Amino acid sequence: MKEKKDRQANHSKNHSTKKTYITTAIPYVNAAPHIGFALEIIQADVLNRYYKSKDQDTYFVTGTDENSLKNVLKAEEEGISTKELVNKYSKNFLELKEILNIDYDDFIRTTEPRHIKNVEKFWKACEKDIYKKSYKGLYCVGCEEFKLEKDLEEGKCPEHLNKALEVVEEENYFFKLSKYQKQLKELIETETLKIVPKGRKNDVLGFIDQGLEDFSISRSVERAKGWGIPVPGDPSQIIYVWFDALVNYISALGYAEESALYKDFWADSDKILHCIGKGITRFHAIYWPAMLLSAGVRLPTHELVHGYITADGQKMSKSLGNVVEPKAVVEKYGTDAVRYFLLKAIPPTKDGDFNKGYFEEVYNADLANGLGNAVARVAKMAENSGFEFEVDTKGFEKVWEADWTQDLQSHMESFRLDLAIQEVWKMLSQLDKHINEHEPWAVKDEEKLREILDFEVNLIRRAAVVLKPFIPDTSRKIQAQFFKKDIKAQKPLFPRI
RNA sequence: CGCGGGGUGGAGGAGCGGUACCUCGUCAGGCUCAUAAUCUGAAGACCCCGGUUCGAAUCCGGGCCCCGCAACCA
Repeated sequence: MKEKKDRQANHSKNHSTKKTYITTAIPYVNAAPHIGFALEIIQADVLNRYYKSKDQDTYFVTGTDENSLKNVLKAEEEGISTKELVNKYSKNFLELKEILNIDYDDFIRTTEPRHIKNVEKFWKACEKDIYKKSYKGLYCVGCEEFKLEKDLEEGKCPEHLNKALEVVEEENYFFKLSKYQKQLKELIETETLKIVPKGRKNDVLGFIDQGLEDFSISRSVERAKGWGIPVPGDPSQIIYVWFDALVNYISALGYAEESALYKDFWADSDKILHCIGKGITRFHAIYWPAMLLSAGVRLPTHELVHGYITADGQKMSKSLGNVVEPKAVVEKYGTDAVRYFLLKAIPPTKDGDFNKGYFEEVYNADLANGLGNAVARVAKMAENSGFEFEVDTKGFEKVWEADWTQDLQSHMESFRLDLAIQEVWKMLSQLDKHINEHEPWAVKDEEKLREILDFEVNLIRRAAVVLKPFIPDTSRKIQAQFFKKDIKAQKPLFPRI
């Protein structure tokens, strides 16, 4: 808390620095963290660390979405209160910070009073576009949700064939999404709100062209089982979980009290980046911007949409029991190995596959034989030489102004984290080639050897510095080993498996 | 005619109008600083049928086959 106040004070003083705000989606807590969410939070973390390393002022927020009906059902299953359940399960997400080494600034839970206060203010700010309407539909008691005709099998819910559907009619609040159709289309077309990749942008535009309908933003207390944030002024209605959840992005900054943090990182921010998965693009590229337009709040600037990860080529699902959990994978292979795999082997905005064989292939090829081995061989030769290697810290302070980082940076600008990493491995490949061609072990001439080793040591130092956003712990280890005069061989960074 | 992504050497992926690239695997050779590592070289590929073009993996039309999504699911 104290730290946060310091940050606030710090931020408001420093107006010339570029401000960047980064968020992840906030997952439901009723299931264990998914490897797909690990991908998302790692992508966000890398971008955050990268911007920070360029001396930008950043703020990075993640959290959990806890007002879902699913939590009520799960709690009933476990025989505990919903409150107890969300407290218990949100810990699984909180601990990702350590497991994945995520450097976020705040973690927001939608059951926190500070969030609720923000949602209430935001709802009121949208009030001119909110109206009451009666909604009639087929309700499945088993799923606890309305079904559409086209989802039915012989007039019944495919998942609960033994239960008859009820015709339920109730009054809900609706949001005038239709009103913002034209404006949204223009904002997205002109990339005032930039959706990455292009394919996702086109999807959204196509959806808008089909015509936007107003959507329900509340449900009855009965249907919500009393769980969630009540509609201001109407305790018989609970705010629809998505309307509430999206507001987290500004409630974490203090929208309600118009804090300095909110001004810096939202109202006057240079860049607002939402990292999300493809399944929730519509909420972030259509509903959320429309809600912000209605409330008179500025819009985010970027939506970075990642794809989905399959397991052994199949969609991960609970029923198949093939869901990969980040915690288990990290326990087996280590944090940086998992970060590396997700960043390099999964294209940032496309679907990718996660399987043991592929993971271990990438691990051995890139981390053990590639980076780890290169570090080991240069360290050993440096040690054998008995030379002292001057540390030129100045040369590394302005690393992002150097020619050799330009390709990497342009890939970071287009969010191609995989290609950015590849640039580092190109350097390592040059290094291996350089060693084989110059055969330092056979060089008798001290001056010549000195020249060769200086070059090689420097390449390792460069790699270590630019790898920091991607695999921070490994970068730290290499820097500890190489940013000193007497470089000594050490244990392998990534033992072969 | 619901929407979208995709079919590239043995495997997994890039490329998306002009000598087809990367990783793993295979074969031959080199080196020994290194984690049986690393370097050099070799064999081997653009789903099918038409079309546009001087030229197509890349664009257009048709076909076959996979895989997602179809408003609340990372």
